[in-house]
Amino acid sequence: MQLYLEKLKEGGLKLTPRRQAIIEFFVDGKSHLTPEEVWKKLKKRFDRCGLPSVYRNLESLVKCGILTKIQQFDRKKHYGLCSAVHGDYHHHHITCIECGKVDEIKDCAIGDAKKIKGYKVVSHFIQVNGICADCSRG
Amino acid sequence: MQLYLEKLKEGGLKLTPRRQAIIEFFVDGKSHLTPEEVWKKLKKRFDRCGLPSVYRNLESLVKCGILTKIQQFDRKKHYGLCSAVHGDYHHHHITCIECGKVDEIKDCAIGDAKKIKGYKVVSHFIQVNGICADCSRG
DNA sequence: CCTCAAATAGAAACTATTTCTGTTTATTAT
DNA sequence: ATAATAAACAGAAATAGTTTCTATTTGAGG
Ligand SMILES: [Mn+2]
Ligand SMILES: [Mn+2]
Ligand SMILES: [Zn+2]
Ligand SMILES: [Zn+2]
Repeated sequence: MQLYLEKLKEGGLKLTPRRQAIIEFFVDGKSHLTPEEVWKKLKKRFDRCGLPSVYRNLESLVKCGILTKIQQFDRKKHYGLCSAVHGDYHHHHITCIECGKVDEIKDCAIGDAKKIKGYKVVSHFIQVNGICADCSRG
Repeated sequence: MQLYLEKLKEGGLKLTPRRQAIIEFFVDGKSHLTPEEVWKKLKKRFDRCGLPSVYRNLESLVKCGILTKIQQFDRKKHYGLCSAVHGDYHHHHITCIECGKVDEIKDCAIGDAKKIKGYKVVSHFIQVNGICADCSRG
């Protein structure tokens, strides 16, 4: 948690009880969560808490590098703990479609390619969906 | 257009005026479009036309292989002409963030990898955003 | 032509997200 | 400790994109 505190401070963000709880959800759960899922968990701990705050907090936590957005094919936003918090490196994610666990893919084919097919590459996105070893055994 | 007719028939879909127009938008425009953008163009040609039909048609055209979904980071759906219509092969897309043009990336790092990091790979998604040669020139 | 499944418009519902306003809270400086 | 200040917050309302529903129309095949 110390590490996250530093990241927050770096980003000029306060450590609030809600924020701390949100970070814990991701650290403990080891899976990605939607804003609504975070909200449901949060409501168990706090009498009053608003969904807009959850949205704001998740975005803040992405900005300061604690969380990462995970693009899925539904219309919801998904967030996961970005282990690049342990040192910043370029990576993408693989997600288990059964249990929602998120792992990292460290080698990326696009990598730091400056040009592809005559295009100046600005950004890229890779998402792999699969079934993790645990769920395969199950 | 003959090619598209065949694809439609294969998929058990009728050739309707609206469908034909939609295909033309993509063939002529050479860029990806959102349902709303398609709708706006369609309304210029047809007095009466409904947005739900546009959504339905775009999905139908994906199913029969004429269009492909292009995932962007906004909340809208994006569709583009899938040139794999000229023969089915695995590919992804690169999009120009200036003009919206879509090109194909034929070699894919994930390709037919069956396993990554212990995960049984089910699906994957790659999207590259850049600035095309034309737009780079200014 | 006739038939019938497929396609359609338009209205209404829905869902996820964002904006707004006034209040509360955590940090920092006294 | 206490005060000042900027950030975080709840709750209500608004928005945007998409989907569902129902009754009507249309195109393809016989
Ligand atoms: Mn990560
Ligand atoms: Mn394609
Ligand atoms: Zn799993
Ligand atoms: Zn371009």
